[in-house]
Amino acid sequence: MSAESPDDVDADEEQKRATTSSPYTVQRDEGEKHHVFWADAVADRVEEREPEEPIVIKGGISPSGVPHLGNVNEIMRGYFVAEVLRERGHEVRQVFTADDRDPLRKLPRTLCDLEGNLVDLGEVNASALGRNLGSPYTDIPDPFECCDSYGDHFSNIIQNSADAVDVPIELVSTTELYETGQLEDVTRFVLEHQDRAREVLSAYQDKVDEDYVPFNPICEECGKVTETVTAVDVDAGTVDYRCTDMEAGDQTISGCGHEGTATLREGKLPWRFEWPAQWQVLGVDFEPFGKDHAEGSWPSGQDVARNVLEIEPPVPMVYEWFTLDGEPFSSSEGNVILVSDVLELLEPEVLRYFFAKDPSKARDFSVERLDLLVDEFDRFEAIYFGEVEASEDERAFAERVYPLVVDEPREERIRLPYTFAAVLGMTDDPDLREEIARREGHISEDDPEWAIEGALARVARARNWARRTENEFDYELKRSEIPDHDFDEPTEAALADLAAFVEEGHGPEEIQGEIYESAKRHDVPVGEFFSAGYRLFFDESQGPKLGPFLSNVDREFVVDRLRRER
RNA sequence: GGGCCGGUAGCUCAGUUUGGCAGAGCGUCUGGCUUUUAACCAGACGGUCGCGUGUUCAAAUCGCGCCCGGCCCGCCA
Repeated sequence: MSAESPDDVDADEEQKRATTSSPYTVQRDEGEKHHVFWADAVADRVEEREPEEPIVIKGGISPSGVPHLGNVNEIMRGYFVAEVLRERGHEVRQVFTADDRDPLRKLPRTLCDLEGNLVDLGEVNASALGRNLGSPYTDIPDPFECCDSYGDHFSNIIQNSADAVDVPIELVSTTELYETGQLEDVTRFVLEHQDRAREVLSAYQDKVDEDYVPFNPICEECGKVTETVTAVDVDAGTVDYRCTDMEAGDQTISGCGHEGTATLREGKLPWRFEWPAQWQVLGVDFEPFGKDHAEGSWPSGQDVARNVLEIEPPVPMVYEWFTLDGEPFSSSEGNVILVSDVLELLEPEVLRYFFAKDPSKARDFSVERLDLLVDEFDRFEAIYFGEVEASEDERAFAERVYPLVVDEPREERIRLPYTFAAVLGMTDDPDLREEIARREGHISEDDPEWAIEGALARVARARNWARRTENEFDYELKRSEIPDHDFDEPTEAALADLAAFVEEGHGPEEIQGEIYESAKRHDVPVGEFFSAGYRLFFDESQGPKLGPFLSNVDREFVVDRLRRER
């Protein structure tokens, strides 16, 4: 480098630019056909590679702990590209690596069971985990004792998440790729070309020196992934190692000092090599990844692929991270939500829609304002069916993307507005929910049964949302038992008036009016009288618009309750 | 400090690749409905498109400089 003239440097730069693909610009490829959907632009790029069938799309994460909604990017982003390519007549495999030979580097403060319930580290056998710091996830016993290993436990949850959003993935265990020898040839190749490997990687990592060996054996004595290789015998397919201390963040995981020999199946490649090795072994044509990889492992990864492994790296795509209610995901801070949690709050298609949006934009997944997202989806859907006015852009996006977001577009479906569904959730009587929805005109006589069922399923979800956020819809009609109350005489008299009025049979607005009238008649401040009503029906001082609500609940109960008789 | 991505109405977001009147939903306000109580309908209000500058007949869109937020530039993944 030092002997080169400036011209040569420029030529080098030129060369590098020509062969280096930016993972950012894929969504809007200059000079190419403009697409309304980013996955179409990515699919163009994949097709340009003239890939062999089946086309392989990969994602992957380290099953290190609670797999939260952010990890779903790895699944859904790839899925949309896979679907677009399938539409175009290609055979596509979507594989997903659980990078489960990675060592446990620090104790997670929070874990979760297979149902997705968060569990504090203190509630499981933490010391057993502590002893396994530095060991591959697949060699650590499952703290919940329900799966074969720690790695399997969290891999299972990832698989469940993919199932829940109805994305077919082939989950591949990286440990298995090593153990079955599928990564053995590429591992040997890397060790055979250690000099090249060092040279390439040293451009990205300062620590890579003469002694660096791109292989980390697992200590046969203590089971930890070690970093000190003392000799390599490529022909025999073994390395000698000494089990030394490993730096992990701010702490040190101590090695046992054992000296031994490991085969190429008994260890792992460092990530910067493992990733490109996976591309080669699995034949990966496209892989999305988070922005943390964009300036680190992606540049080195494509360099390793081309100049060490001599393969063409996959089409890349960066996705922005999103936040949860404005804060970064953090299981230790409790700011975490799992796919299973989200699906208790909204339909899978709404979640799929969220991931169909532009990956280059950082977004907030706001549970507090989940109604906005659901409204947005409902509108998106209505635009697809031509039910509402929309701009050209919105229409084009909906027409292209909606069929990829829902399984089976059905025009007769019914969507209750999310906040209205939350109001219906104030009663747990399914018949009453349906009746109110009918009266309010959301369900009509000739609607098919499946559509009604689907509509009312949202009520349960909106109810969960109200309960989880404790928002203004979090009221529960106290039907079985009358709440404690203490009213003065004028209030009781006004309630008696109101009961008599309701008994006569009146509409929602009339009842609303009578609430004012009866309060005035007995000199009860209107606000206080409303509070009395909310106390009787919800055991709260506030609540939904009372007249319409009461008019929709069965009359006998309302009258009896106003008279404090049940 | 260097590289990269993002910044559009109170909130959530389209629009930027290909320059052509600044958009939607939600919220707010007003009215529909005599009098604070949240579901429905109609209307209105709401913007230095992060800031500055250049190019252009014309800039949210293109160039340059800057500000703010995030990621990377140690290790690990």
